[in-house]
Amino acid sequence: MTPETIAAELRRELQAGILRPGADLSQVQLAERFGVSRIPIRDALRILAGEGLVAIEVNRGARAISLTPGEVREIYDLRILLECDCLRRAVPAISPANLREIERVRLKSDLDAGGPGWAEGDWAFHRAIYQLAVRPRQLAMIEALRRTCLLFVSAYSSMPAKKPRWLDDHRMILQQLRRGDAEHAVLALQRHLEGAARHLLQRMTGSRSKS
Amino acid sequence: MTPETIAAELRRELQAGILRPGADLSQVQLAERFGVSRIPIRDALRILAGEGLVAIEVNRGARAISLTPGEVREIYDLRILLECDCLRRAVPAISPANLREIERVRLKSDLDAGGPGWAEGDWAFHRAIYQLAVRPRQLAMIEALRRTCLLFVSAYSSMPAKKPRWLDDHRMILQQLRRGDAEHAVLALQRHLEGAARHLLQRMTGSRSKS
DNA sequence: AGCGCCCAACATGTATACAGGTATACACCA
DNA sequence: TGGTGTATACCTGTATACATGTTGGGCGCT
Repeated sequence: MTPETIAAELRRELQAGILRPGADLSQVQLAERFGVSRIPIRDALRILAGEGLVAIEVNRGARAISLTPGEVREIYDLRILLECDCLRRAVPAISPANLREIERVRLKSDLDAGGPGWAEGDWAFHRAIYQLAVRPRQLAMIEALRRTCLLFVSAYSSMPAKKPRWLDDHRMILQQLRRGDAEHAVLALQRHLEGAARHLLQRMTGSRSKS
Repeated sequence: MTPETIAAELRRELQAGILRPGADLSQVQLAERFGVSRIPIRDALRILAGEGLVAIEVNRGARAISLTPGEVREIYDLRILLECDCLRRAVPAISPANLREIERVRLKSDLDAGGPGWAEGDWAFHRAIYQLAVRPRQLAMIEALRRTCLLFVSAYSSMPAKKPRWLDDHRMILQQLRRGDAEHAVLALQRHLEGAARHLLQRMTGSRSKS
């Protein structure tokens, strides 16, 4: 039970919506639960704070972050900026073998769609493309933003409904990549992300109970 | 001596080049130096790790990050992407009063130029513009990337020489803002950052002694 | 009855002590 | 002489104990 292990478990629960936005993360409770002292728990919370998933207030403990609609909008704008740039840089590096690999990942994510692992499959598809740009820091930043969004996607359990449309978006992006048309691929990706942003924001502003 | 205070001091020393890239940050040494136990030191190091300024390896302690030229190139590309976007979003929100304030900050940074506070003055100018876009997370990301660069700028103490040209760049950007010409302002900013990137990379690849 | 203060219970922050891992230096062997 | 194994010293990781700060409730006052 290292801090990294604990952080990974908490991250999973945050992303799965088990720990809701704003939830208190008591050191003593977590220490009992994981069967360790509070020290590794503190380390784990610091790790998550560094990733932006929890907020630590001095003498007042940690809690899962809670975002306003405005912050969600900003995060999706940042994702559009960073992901489109990453895609644009990836296009020239794509080989036929890469295309086959991306198609393979896409098919696999089709199968996961609707299930609890849909988010991993979706990310696997995007990552398969992005990593061809060879921008490790940019990829890490995208992943961090993505995780932050996922916190709220799960909390509002809004995504399964829109699944088919997303899978179509993926098909469309891949099609443009096959044609080597970077700008149309970027446009397709932008629409893909913009759609997700609008959908989540609608859900958030619709049910005001938690924000 | 809270973890935040300690982290701030270490951050200052990292940015000032007192702690060189790759330098070992021993918990016991820091604990003695700050007159506290290792626990708050660990917290401080975790904070800095979250900001990407130090790297923590399990059972092997923390050290100041060390970047390859390729990573520096990527970071500057990210800065160009994020800062230009921020500037573009800020332009429509600029009022005459804002322009006067930016000019005031610019003049102040002129005076600091060459001294040890030049980095703060430079950042104050950029921030005065960026904050008008009202993108707190984006601004935080830019600041984090900027800090990472600064680590190496200080380590290679390469910037004072180029100072006058940068001040001209600032003048040029402000001039375009006065004309309300977003695209030319963005171009000027892009050239400004690109120049800084090239200059730092030249110094890094030139003196291979430390990397 | 409403408001404010005080105290007690609890949570977090920090120090000390101990356990476990890593690295270096030295001795031994090929 | 070079390489390897081991032992030792140092450093980090964790648990326990104590200090400090926060919060909620009860009591007294207005």
